[in-house]
Amino acid sequence: MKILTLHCDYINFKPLKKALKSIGELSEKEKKGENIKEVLVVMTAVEKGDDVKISAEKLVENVMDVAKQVKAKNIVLYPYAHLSSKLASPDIAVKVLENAEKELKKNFKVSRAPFGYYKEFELKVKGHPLSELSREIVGGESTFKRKEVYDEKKLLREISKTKLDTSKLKENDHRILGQKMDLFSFSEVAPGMVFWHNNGLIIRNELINLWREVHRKAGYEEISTPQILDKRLWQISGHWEKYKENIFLTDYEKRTFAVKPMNCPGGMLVFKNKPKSYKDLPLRVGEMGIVHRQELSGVLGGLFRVIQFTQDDAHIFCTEKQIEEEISAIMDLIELFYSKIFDFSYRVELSTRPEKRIGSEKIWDKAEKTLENILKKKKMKYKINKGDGAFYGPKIDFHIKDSLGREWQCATIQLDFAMPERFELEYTGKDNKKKRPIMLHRVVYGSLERFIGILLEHYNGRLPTWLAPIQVRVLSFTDRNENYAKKIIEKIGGEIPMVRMDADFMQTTVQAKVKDAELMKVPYIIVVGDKEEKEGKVAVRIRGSKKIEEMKVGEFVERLKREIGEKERA
RNA sequence: GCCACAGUAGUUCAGUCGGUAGAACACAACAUUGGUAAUGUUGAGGUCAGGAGUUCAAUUCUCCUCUGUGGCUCCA
Repeated sequence: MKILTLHCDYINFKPLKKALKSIGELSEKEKKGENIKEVLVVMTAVEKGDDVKISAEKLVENVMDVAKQVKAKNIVLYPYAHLSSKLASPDIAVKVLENAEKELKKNFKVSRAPFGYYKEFELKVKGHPLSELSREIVGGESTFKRKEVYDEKKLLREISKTKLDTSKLKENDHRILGQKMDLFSFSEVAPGMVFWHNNGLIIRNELINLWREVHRKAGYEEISTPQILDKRLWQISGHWEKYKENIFLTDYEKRTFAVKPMNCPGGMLVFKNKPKSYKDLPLRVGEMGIVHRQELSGVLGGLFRVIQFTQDDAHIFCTEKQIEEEISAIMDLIELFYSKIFDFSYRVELSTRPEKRIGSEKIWDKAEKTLENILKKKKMKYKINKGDGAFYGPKIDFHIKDSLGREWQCATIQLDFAMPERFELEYTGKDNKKKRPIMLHRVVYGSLERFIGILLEHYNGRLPTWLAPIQVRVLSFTDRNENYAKKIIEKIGGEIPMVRMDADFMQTTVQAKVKDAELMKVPYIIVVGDKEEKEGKVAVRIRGSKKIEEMKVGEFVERLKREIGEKERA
């Protein structure tokens, strides 16, 4: 908590209007206010993390100390929220003041100004050296090094289950699908951070696999950089100044580290690790980077907006002449993923210089112009989003519509002249002179979390077979058919090693088992009974349709193989 | 962060005008051996999100906190 003690000739104060609605009404006497002479006024602001008992004790200690020095006999405890920007909740603050008042009353005449009211006040400070003192009383239990007392069982109860309020959600909301299909969950102890379950992680991994395949072909390398990095690195990059409020901090041996909110600084260090030649450019370096950003709590929502997310990031270091070709290639990649593979329609925006930025106006002019030229040359339809660029450069953003018609920024291409400057990146040119590369930041999925959320709603959970967590489920009609079913599973598994198959041999009706499989949105439900066993066939139920096709196992394998292999839509 | 709303079993929900709770599904056991979206019986499951207050008594009333949802603002 913070306090300001004022040794005064007098103070007059009077409550006017309630400032907090949770505060109770005042008595008639309190409403009149007070007028006290020869008084030590203690302005107080109780802060978050302050312990009720300890803070009150410390407050009393400090007030006694000052009062003794200035020989004050009257004390006014005056709640003054303006001393702090991280206030404690009102009930805690009131308790601290009440406790302190009780204790101080043993030695002084004490008044307490009403809490939670706007008050007018007038005072005259004496002006001697000790008449104005401010003190900061640090915190709760931990800072006083008292032994931390806690009860694990009690704490466990405090961690309540995260209940989803589904009242305003649609049936195909990714949060509902995520629960029904056992894809992911959230917990109170990690707000805005995803717990991926097996089924959800399969989707995530499949997206990464596809991404790797495509990017390798497109000439990308892949790296991975540390999760926390020294503060100094972020001061160099400019994040410390322009992005500080979003960064999580942590300490290690008296050094401050930032949990990375972006991947670029790490990528810079890899670039700088070894001298580069013009022959290395364009250098395309990808990274599936997990980043953390402190977001305002009210903006979090399912997978669409989280605190921890995975960016399919890449940084391209190139010469000025290569910019156009590189950006054009990235736009083609985005088109491949969005239109050809997933059937999304998207909208393009050009985001220009924001208020908080690094780099000269001249550089910004050039960068914005470059992007605009490329968009025009490619004949892309786009909107200008003024002031929405990254702090290091302008960007081209790609927005996908979700099932409710809301738009989410996913892919982005950012042109950056500033960061290479700050990190003094260089390569040796043909003429043996050192040159500065230009950098492109880009993502295609944007955030895997957000992308998966949109994907789930887009397909209403019925993901294409190559993405489906369970691709085939084999059901037996009776216990008699279990062995044959197992053989089928073995056979399909032998033909398609990475196929995701499971079985339901429960002793219930076929209808019940089919229903379960349909609810899990399994693309192929194979049913085997006596008839199939005799004919050496399988009965295949194709997701969504009630049609059942009888076929030989080999035929089914071919069909499945084809479908898993062909990710691009026909 | 701000405004509004929500939190009861693994899930979906009912309920208590204040006297510590119930259904369905899921789960387990047993019976049943079935033909493409729910077989039957029995059983186990809850400090009613957490904390404080009022009260003889709080899941229920009041306040605070946390998380979630919708919107604002911000972003991938």
